[in-house]
Amino acid sequence: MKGKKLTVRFFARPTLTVARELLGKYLVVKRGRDVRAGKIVETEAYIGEDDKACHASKGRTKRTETLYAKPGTVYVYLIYGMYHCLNIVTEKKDFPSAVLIRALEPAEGIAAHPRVTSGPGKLCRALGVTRHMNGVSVSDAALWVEDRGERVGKGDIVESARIGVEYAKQSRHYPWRFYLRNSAFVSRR
DNA sequence: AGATGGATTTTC
DNA sequence: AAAATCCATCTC
Repeated sequence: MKGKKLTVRFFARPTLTVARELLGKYLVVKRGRDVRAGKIVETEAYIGEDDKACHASKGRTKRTETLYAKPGTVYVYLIYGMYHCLNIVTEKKDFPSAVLIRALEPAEGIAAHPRVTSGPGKLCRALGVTRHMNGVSVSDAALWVEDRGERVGKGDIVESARIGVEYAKQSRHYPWRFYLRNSAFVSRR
C-alpha cells in the first residue's frame, strides 16, 4: 500500500491542528530494505517555552535545540535511560513546538499486536528509532508520514489531558492529547 | 566532578 | 510499588 507523503508544509501549522490531523496518517521508517510502518492513533502536543511540560520550557540547550529546528524535523530523546520518544517539530523555525507520537496501529514490518506499539517508548523500539535519528527531517528518505486516504471524522477523535506531565499544573486544563476513539492500539486504555 | 530526575514500561 | 538505566542539566 502506497500513500501520499506529507510535506514540510503540513507541519508548518498550529501544533494542535497538526496533532489532530496526524491521526489516521501512516508513519514510515525505512532502513535499507527494512520498511516498518504504522497508523498513528495517538498524539500529544507540546507548545513553546511557556508550556511547562515542553522540554523547551528549560530554554534553548543542546538537548532542546532540535525543538527549535524547521517544522518536519524529528526530535528523538531518551527517557528513563531505557526508552526513546519520537516527536515531529511543528509551526516555524526558532519556535519550539512538536507533536509526540504516542501510539501506532501496526501496518508493515511490525507484529500486529497492540502490545508492541501502544506507548511512545514501545513504538520507538518496534520501529527501531533511536536518538541517532534526532534531527532528521520527514522530507529525508529514512522516516516520513504519509496519507493513505483514510478519513478521520471529528467524532472519531477523543481529546484528553496529556499523560505523565501532572507536574505541569496548567496541563490539566489543556486537552492536548488526541487519540482515535475506536482504536485498540492506544496507550492507557 | 558528582548528583539529580525524567513526555516509560515491566515486573514483583 | 518500584526497578531498570542513561544522559542533559544542575549544583558544588
